[in-house]
Amino acid sequence: GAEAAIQASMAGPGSEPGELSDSELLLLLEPGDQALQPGFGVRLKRAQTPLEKYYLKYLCVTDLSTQSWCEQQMVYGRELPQLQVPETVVLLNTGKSIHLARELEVHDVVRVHVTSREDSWAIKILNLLSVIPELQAGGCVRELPVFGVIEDVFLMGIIDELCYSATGELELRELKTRGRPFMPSGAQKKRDYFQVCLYKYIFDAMVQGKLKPDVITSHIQLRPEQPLGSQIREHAQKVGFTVTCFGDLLELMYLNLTLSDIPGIDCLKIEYSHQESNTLLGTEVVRFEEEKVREKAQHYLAYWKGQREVQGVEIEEAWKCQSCSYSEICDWRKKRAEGPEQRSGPKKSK
DNA sequence: ATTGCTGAAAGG
Repeated sequence: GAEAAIQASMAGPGSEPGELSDSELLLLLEPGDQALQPGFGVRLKRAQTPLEKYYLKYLCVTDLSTQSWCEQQMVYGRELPQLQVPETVVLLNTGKSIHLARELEVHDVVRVHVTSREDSWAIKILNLLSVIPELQAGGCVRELPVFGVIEDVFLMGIIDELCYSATGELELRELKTRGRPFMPSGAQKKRDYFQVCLYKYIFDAMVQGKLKPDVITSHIQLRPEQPLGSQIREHAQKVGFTVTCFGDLLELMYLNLTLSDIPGIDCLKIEYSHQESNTLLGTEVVRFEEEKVREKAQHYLAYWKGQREVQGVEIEEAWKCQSCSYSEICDWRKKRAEGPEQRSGPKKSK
C-alpha cells in the first residue's frame, strides 16, 4: 500500500538488498532514484510483472473471467491449486465431464503426438481450421479454440458452441452447469457475461483478419520455420492441408479465416442447467458492448502487466469469501480486518 | 539468462 511505498523510497545506502518485496523493488527503479547511479552498490533486479513471475506468454479467457469474480482468489488459485476444497473440486469435475460428453456428441477426440511447442500450437490451429467448413455447411461446432490480443496481451480461449440459428445468425452458446437447481447470482452472471463477451471480441477480430501470423509467433515466441512433426502433418493432411513447417499453417489459418467470409458473432447466449437433474434452468442473452468489454479487460490486464497491485473483493462482496478455499490465508482479508480503512472520498451520510 | 514453463474450463 501507500505506507510501504514511503518507507522503501527512504531506504538509503547500506540497506541490504535481497529482502525486498516486489513493490519495494519497483520503487528503487523510479527514474532519478540514486540507487540507479553506477557504483551505488545495490544490485538491481527489475521487478517482475505477474506475467513474468508465472512465466506466462499468454492468458486464458477464463483467467480474466475468474479474475472478475475475485482477483485475489484467482492469484491464490494459481499459487496453491492443491488447497481447493474437495466440494469445489467435485462440482468442477462434474461440470467438466458434462462438457466432455457434449463435445463427443459432435466429434471424436484423437491423441496426436507432438515434438515441439510449435506442434502443440499447430493442434489448436488445426482445430480452428477444421470448424470453418463445418460452419459453412450449417453445422454446429463445439470446443472451438480462439486467440487474439487485447492490450498487447495474447489471449486464448475455447468457445463452447457456435451455430447458425434458425434466423441465420451466428450464435455463441455457453453452457454453465450448476450444483443447485436455480439461476445464479448476479455476480456469477456478470462473470459469465464477461467470459462470452471476450470470446466474441477475440473471434470477431480473428475473422476480420486482425490476427496476422506474426502476432502469434511474436507473442508466443514460436518459430515459423520450425518443421512440424509427422503426426501433425498427417493430421493436417486429413483435414485437407499440406504443410511442412509451422509458418505454412499460420498462413493457411490467416487465409482461411479471412477468405471464408464467416461473419462476426451476432448473438451471445448462456444456458444454465442443473447438474443432477440435467434440466435447463434458464437462458441469458448477453448484450455486447465493445467499449465496456475493452475497459474491463484493460483493468484486469493492468494487474498482469504489473501496473497495479492485486485486489480482493470490495466489502460489499465479502460474502464471496464464505465459499472461497483461500479465505483463511487471504492477505486481502487480513489487510481489511486490520486497517482502519482510510477510504478515499467522503463517507456516505445516511 | 541468478536457469525453465503452459491442454482451457470446470462452479460458488
